[in-house]
Amino acid sequence: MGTTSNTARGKPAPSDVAAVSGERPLRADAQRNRTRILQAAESVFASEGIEVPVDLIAEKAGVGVGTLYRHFPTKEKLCEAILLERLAGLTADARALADADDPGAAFFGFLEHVVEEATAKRDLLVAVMGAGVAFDLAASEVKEDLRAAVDVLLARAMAVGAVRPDVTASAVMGLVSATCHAAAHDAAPSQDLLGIVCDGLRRQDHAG
Amino acid sequence: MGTTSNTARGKPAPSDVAAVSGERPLRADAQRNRTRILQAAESVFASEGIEVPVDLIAEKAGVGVGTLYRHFPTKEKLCEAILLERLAGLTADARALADADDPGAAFFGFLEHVVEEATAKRDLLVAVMGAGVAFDLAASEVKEDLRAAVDVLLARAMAVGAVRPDVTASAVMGLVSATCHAAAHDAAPSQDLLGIVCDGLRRQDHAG
DNA sequence: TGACAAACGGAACTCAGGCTCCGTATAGTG
DNA sequence: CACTATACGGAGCCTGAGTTCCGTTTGTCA
Repeated sequence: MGTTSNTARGKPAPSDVAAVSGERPLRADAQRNRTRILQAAESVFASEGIEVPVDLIAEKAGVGVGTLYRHFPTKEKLCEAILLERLAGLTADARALADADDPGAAFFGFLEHVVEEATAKRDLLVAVMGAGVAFDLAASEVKEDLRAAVDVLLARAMAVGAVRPDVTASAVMGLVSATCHAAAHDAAPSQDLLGIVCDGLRRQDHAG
Repeated sequence: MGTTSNTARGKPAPSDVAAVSGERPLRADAQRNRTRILQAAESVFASEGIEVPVDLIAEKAGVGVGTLYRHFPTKEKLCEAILLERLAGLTADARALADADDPGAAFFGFLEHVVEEATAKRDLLVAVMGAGVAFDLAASEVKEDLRAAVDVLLARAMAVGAVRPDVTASAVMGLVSATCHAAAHDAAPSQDLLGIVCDGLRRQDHAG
């Protein structure tokens, strides 16, 4: 899913935004290092959690800590950068589905997509969607964008009766985040958990 | 709910177990301090999260750090003590419902109970049921007991068709834990989220 | 009440992890 | 090729949190 949106994501240039928004053009090696750091951080955070020492990230990226800190003045900023990127990606994916033929499929498909993403890259998404940490500051706007995009999918899915009428986008995001969280630990395969949650989200026409 | 089980929990003497299992009878003030520490820790952990410095707990308990560490040789051990107590309490609650008249109500009522408990005492339960941290060691046995107790409720609820037949106790625990987690952050009221999850757990006889 | 073991308090130690500083290396330019 | 601004590396500083130590206090028992 989300083919259209892939332009907004992917490995090619995770630092596009920063590079463009920055004033001067950044020396070639600096640009390269920045990218390396982002990729390393993403990978390490994903496999070890946000707790890992910054030194490890620098090492994995093949740069010194000094370099890392020149690009991202704070560990928190580094996390933020990655998170924002990822959230933006999801938002794009959601928007790409906004006028899909089957609103129900679009909605549930998106949820599945999110869970897949988050399962692959443990912690991160979960942390944000659950608003776990303190990135709320800068992330809030982006997060709000995502919520809005989800809201569109949700509204359309409701309109065709694919989703019960009494849920909010926040609740959906919370549940999805929760699913990832549970799956990330042990519990059960994320697909199973999500399946249950999705059934709960559908129009409830069960007897009692 | 769980009135019968209340004997196994409650404020009166959170340190009973340890006091009994210990060899010598513990001097009166020591016993009192131990209790104070446990209560303080429970309260502080609940409101601030497990991250709080040990000093804070000692302060809130009105004892020195030294005293705290004499009773619990490690912060981790302190957490464990609280968690074990709480899990044991939940297990007792679950067992008390094992022969309830209405298995479906018992099962869903229990889930609601867990969410209430966890919402009140943020983080803690969530951390364990999700197996979040590293308490797995000592907690695993108790956790397994809980799982087993939940399994009984689940099996009975399935038997009467109140719950779909393809869920595991682990999945249930994961979902409940995750729901608490999501509710603890922002998302939506825990009751709303749990409601959705529970609908997902019910026999799914919806059309498509 | 006196004596002693048990328990206390909290200053200080240890260690880990975030972050800074500055001497060195190098991309970019004429 | 030389020259300079830009960027790099990583030793080391600093803070904060967990834990220990030891002189003082206190419960307990005769």
